Amino acid sequence: MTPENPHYFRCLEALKGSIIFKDLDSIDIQHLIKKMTRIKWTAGVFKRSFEFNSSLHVIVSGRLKMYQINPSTGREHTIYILTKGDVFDVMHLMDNKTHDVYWETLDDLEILTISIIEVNQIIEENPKIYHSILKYIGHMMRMLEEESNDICLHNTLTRLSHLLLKHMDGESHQLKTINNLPNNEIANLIGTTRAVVNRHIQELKKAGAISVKRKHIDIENLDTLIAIAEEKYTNI
Amino acid sequence: MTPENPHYFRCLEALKGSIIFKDLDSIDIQHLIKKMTRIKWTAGVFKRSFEFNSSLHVIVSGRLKMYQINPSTGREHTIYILTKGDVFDVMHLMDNKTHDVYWETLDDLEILTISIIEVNQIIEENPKIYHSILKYIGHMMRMLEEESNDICLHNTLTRLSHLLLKHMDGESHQLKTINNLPNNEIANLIGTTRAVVNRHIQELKKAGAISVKRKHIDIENLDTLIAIAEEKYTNI
DNA sequence: AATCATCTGCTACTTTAGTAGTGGTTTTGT
DNA sequence: ACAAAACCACTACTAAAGTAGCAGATGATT
Repeated sequence: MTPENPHYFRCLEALKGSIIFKDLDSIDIQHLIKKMTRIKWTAGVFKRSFEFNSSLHVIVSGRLKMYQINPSTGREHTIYILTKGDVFDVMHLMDNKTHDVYWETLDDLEILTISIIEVNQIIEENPKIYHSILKYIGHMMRMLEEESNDICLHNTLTRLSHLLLKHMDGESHQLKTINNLPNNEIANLIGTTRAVVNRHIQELKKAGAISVKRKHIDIENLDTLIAIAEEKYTNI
Repeated sequence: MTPENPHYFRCLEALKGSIIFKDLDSIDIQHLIKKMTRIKWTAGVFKRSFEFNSSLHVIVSGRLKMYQINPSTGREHTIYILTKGDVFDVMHLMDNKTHDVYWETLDDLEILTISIIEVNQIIEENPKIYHSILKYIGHMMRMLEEESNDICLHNTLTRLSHLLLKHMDGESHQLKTINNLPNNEIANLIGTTRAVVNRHIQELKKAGAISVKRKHIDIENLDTLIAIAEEKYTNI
């Protein structure tokens, strides 16, 4: 992708905003973006990760769900929802082993692609980028660890509350990333089912913590929500 | 630690066997071990990770449980059981942020310690070590991802069977690492409670998949166990 | 404007997991 | 050798989560 491209600026900005690339020098980023290709995937598209083994992708806009399925029950577990600045599949980059997961676009997705070979070249030339890679992977790994702790140590209502708090914007108190998702997708994020999520949404509503419109949750009383998340709210 | 130390050879061998250091040149390993100090922690000792922020540790012998607690219920979740060649705390090395978890020694533990500052120096001098670090972290991250998928997608019996299979030695069919653990600790590994684990152990016994002595499980019929783990065994 | 597909809220029900407690065995420590 | 502690097997019970299904609301499509 060259500077003449009408999307160049937006793509550059996405790279500069990502944990993994933001510490690179401006010149190095421009060098990187030159080797990348812009691709669009439409919303609702399904992919298998191992078919994209030979390249690395950076999200410029839109959301991508990374998930796993239990083939005998059809149940799904969403591992991550990746957004602007996220890189995939980082697992394959780390140990070069097959990572068999499913991807599904939640919106129209705009990504920058680069071949793994070229990534490795760039890394070799700029070993300092390892530092940012570790930082990024640390971030992802903490999310995984937090999730498994959450599921093991807390019930579904607590987990739902944690999810809402985790995705709440600190200032506007609006939900980011997960707003606009149906109950079903929320369930996949916390390891339960649609009916259970809906049951708890009704409870949170009754407690006055949230209000709900179709595919939209507003946080009405943050203190209540926090109390529920910390298992200190008794009147539920 | 110097070559004169009576434990030198064993420590060297532990480093050479670890994913993270095994690709280093022999000279570099010797350089590394010189800056390390050998420490012993007795079995059953409890530690808080953030008190060891400034150093990195490599296990020479023994097992260390890394876990998290729900303060309001007292329930525990074992994140990893670290053994020979494992490095901790790798999370802090990655992003330099506090990682608040608990540690408990399951055996007498023998570790090599080195200050983070010196680690960073060594890494800077040998950027190729990043490659091994990524490989090691990838390995740990896959375990986390697998665990959270497991918990979300499968019931407790299936998870117990997965645990047994995962820790089974391919040749001897003996359990490694987790043998010698009480039901309680097994429960913490798969996100459930002692009573449930025991119930399922009785089921696996009845199905002929395993036999049990005190703190010791033997796999009697691997095919049965695999069938149960794959949710294809119906007569349970 | 009518149709279709998706999503929510709800009820009734089943299954699974978790809690509590107890007697008895094995191991550990003194 | 004995007492104490840890652990296992088991029962009975409770609570939580999951399943199934449906009516009505909503939004998208044609």
